Amino acid sequence: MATIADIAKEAGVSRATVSLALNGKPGVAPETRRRILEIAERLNYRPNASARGLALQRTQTIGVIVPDISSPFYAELVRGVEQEASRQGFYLILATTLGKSSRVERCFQLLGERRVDGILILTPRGDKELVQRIQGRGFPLVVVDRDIPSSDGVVEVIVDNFHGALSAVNHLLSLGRQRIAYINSIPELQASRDRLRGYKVALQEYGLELNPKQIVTGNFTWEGGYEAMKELLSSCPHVDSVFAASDSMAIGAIRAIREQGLRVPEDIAVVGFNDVPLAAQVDPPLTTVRQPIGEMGEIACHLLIQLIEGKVIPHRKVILQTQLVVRGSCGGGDAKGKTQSEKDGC
Amino acid sequence: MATIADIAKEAGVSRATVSLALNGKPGVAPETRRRILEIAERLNYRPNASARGLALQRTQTIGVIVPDISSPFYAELVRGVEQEASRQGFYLILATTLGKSSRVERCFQLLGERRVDGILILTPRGDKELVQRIQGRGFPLVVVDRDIPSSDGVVEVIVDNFHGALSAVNHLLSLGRQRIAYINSIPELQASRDRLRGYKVALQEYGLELNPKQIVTGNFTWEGGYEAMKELLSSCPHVDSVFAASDSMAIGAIRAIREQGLRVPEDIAVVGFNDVPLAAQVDPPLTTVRQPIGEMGEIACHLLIQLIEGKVIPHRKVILQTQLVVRGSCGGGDAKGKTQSEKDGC
DNA sequence: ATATATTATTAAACCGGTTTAGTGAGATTA
DNA sequence: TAATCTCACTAAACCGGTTTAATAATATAT
Repeated sequence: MATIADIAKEAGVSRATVSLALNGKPGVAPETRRRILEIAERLNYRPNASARGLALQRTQTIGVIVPDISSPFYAELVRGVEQEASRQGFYLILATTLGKSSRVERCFQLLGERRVDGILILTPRGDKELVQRIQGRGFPLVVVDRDIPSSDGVVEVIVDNFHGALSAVNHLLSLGRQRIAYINSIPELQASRDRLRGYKVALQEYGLELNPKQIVTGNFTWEGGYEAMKELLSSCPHVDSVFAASDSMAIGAIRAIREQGLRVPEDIAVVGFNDVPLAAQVDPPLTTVRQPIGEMGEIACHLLIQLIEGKVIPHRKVILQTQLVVRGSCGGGDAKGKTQSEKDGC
Repeated sequence: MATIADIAKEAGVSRATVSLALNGKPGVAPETRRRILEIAERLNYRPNASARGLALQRTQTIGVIVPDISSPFYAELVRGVEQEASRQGFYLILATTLGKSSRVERCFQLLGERRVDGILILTPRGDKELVQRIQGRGFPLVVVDRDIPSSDGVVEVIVDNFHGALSAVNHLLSLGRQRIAYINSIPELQASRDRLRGYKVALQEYGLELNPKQIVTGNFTWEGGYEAMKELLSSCPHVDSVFAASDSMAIGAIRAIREQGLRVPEDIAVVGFNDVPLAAQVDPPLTTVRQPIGEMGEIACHLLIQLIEGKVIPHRKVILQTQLVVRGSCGGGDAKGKTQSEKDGC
């Protein structure tokens, strides 16, 4: 593989001149520059990243800490990150924690060994300690989808769960539904609390009284939604709609509703959260709140690169808005599903 | 950040001695070694990866070329790769092609700049040229899930699609189904052709005649399966079961079957391929052929590291077996779905 | 014609590791 | 006692880039 020395010899100049020429810096005669570029091209020269990293103390690499790359949410997030990174000539190094703190230690190697110029943490957990340790060194850092409210000036990108939930419940209200239940997920997550708050505020603003029995807790899983819905149907048989804090739970809920011989959306309308790919395919297609996951990744990556390059970040906290995706599962009189089958619901 | 020089000064020895001590090499007095290690620990020393990479011409990094990280299949594959890489102290650098050949150029930088010690290509396309260019340089390379049959001695890891399909169709036969249709996916893919071959051979071995009208082509999508099934139902109304080359298509097919007022599995049994997460959640739960995706990634990564370390690879072609996962969608007399609802099917 | 500014180029140091050949002291052998 | 062998350690080169200060050559100003 050709090095700068090879080019220098071939062109009859010094290594310094070659370096200047290749990097487009001033101080090289046009003719010399042309010749060097041509030789580099001919030799198929590629700068050695290790050497450059050593000299520049900069690797053009971003460390991405992610709990589990195989989950659809994080996969999509990483996709967005990769897209932006690639656009700006950065590479990604992956480190998955799998929720184990032992693995977190490995993430430290990422910056300890200075392989990376900055760190992107994608995490639903606070990981307070990790964040502080990195930040303590003045290391460029952006946190995505962190559940704890930050008071520490960490740059973060999050989704507006509150307004997302608000819009979902408002939609149900606009369809004339009034007895709206809520299936909460793990209350420890800030995201869950925000969604719950959105639910409450929507009802309040509409002048409805809150019925505590209409709020049940599942977990994030399919089964959680199924069980929660069964519980709901027995304790509050009159509910006419349900808002679930995740699509999986919403789908579980639909199953429970059907088992009771009730129809979706005619008897009970259902709204989910997340807009996972599955949401469009179930029967009936699920109305849900879409999070701009990929965009979140892109923005986070963009911010991080700004930090790395020493630029000033205007907003240290970016809050992205959700989007209500109306499908068949909560069509009132005017289901907006595309096909006849989707409109029918089962 | 502490360097070797810092440790050397502190310990009153040369940099060479420190390097030897830290790497566990002979030629350092026990007492000296102990002292050096202790100082390194105290200074929280981490070797600079760029410097080491430059000196050793080895980065402990693997380049992963993947079409799209956000697809569940590749996400799971990368998960497996990451797991093994991490276990062996390697890092992953991601490069996504998005199917664009322009992006492939970027992948070349990965090895051109010697950022990586080896390359892992996860691809459903042949990418013949790419593979040859890399291999031509004697660069460590492993190809996963490549669809073209390799005659070129490339190390590859693939799944036995033929036997997978065989087992699926045999299962249907064992349940007494005889009019088995096949929904093929893109015939350009070797995987599709292998699955089709498995279908044909299974019928043949059972002594059944092949009915060309029972073979239709969808694509890999939900809609493809839906349309294909509608076509099938009109041209061969007597089919009692269908094997789809992907879960998505199988799910689309189920929808089409239901719309005709038929039941799954009573009237028509359905088997899919892949075992995507969704498969277990649809109604009825889908019987399908599971590919060991994560394992495939692990093995591929393991092989690559062997190559990197100059070891001899016993098998240049690893073929992994699939596993039939029996769920409700093709229960004959003995559906094995777990819940009552799953057994009922709708 | 001389002083000065500008431009093109380079030598050499540096980044932080690894590695090789060599040095000197102490132990072992003849 | 002298010759030889070990052992612990180090000087210095090297990996392949970047950068700075210095130099030489040329152009411009006085």
